[in-house]
Amino acid sequence: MYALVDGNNFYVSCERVFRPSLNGKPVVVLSNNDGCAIARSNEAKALGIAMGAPWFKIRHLAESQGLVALSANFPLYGDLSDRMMSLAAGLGHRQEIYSIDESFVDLSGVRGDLLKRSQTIRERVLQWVGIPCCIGIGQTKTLAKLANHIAKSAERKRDSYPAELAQICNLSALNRATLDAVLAATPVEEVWGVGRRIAAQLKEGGIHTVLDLTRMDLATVRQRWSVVLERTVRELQGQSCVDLQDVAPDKQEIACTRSFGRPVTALEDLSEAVSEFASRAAEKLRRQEGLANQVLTFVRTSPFRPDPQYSRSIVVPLRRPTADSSQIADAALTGLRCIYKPDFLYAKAGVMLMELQPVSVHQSELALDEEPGEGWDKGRLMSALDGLNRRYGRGTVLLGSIGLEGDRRRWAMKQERRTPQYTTRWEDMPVVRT
DNA sequence: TCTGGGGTCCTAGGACCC
DNA sequence: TCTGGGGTCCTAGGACCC
Repeated sequence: MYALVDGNNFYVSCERVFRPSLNGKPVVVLSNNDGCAIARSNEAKALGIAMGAPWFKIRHLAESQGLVALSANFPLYGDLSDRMMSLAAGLGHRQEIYSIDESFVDLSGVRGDLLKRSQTIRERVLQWVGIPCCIGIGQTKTLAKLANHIAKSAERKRDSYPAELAQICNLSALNRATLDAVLAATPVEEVWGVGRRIAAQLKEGGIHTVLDLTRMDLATVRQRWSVVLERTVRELQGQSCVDLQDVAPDKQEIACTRSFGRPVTALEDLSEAVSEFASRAAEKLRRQEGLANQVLTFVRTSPFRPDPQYSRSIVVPLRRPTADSSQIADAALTGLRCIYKPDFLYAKAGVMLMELQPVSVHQSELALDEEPGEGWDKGRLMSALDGLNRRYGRGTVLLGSIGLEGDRRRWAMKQERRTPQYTTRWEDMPVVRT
């Protein structure tokens, strides 16, 4: 059993903590450069403002409807998020922080009345942090997400669902008939994992509601769509397929990208932006104690403008894995010079770090790089190898030739027999210089 | 004039190997 | 040289999430 705790209209609620006068008013929080709305109060939603609506299309509502627009203040939101998360964690034993405003809590082993416990947590978050939140409970993460959607809709829109499901909704506590009615009242695109494209395809096939989707034949889903959607349907049926991730895995890619406030043309200006992106990305990389092997740089014009379009990216390999800002910036700028073309009106650029690895692997490789001799002994080498292989799986790192030819051949033969799927092949092994 | 900034996972197809 | 099966690796692109 899982709970999903989700802050309502999160960025707007954060702003209201410090400006209570905004309560009851239509409010939006705008993205970088005040480009578009990334959070809306209920009142703003009621005005028909869509998620991602460009500011220039809705600014007239400021005068006619008293819409208040605020520039985003991400450090503030991060801080309030931390406080909300630590309170939400009290609901169970394990927590996965899924996004800035949402966390899953594993409810297994939790005794007592789940509804009452949830109410306590909800009130605590409201009183101590000032953020209103909704809690959804279900057999699986997908059902908890769905329950949360129902809890929010029941609170915001009268008559959408039974009023007693507002704010806190435990789907597993409903009887069959009520559950079916609720699922039948929910459009299929509200399901976690069903986006616009798949929703349209499902509807074409006569699948309109969550109840329809829940009753689909698994083999058909897999055949006509994918294993991903099949997993979603299983989860809707109560079979847990997506585990709680209570320790956040290291990122596989780290990006820093921005739209410009106004079009940019000169290589000089782009270079300035790109080196800034590169060093910010490198900072994030160092925070996760990682090293990058490749740097991707991209530039693009605005797809929304009638001007000539240009969009290109390039990957520059690094000579050796690094988290050094200046090396990463050099690579990013090398890439930029390759793809830059004059005269275009560039709207956006970015830097992504790819092929990331933990620092520890690199350090151990450096240890392997040492020449045999003073300070070097086979035991140390082996324990380094063992550590790596324990941590990353057998066969992650193997020895090259340092008078261990016999070992090497035996390993190679074993590798060939096993042809393991996810271990590094012999040819790719870091080899010790002799 | 003005349209976010991050991420993940899966699949298909081609190159290549035994 | 021909034939075929089976496998891996890489890349591009699609779809989704907040």
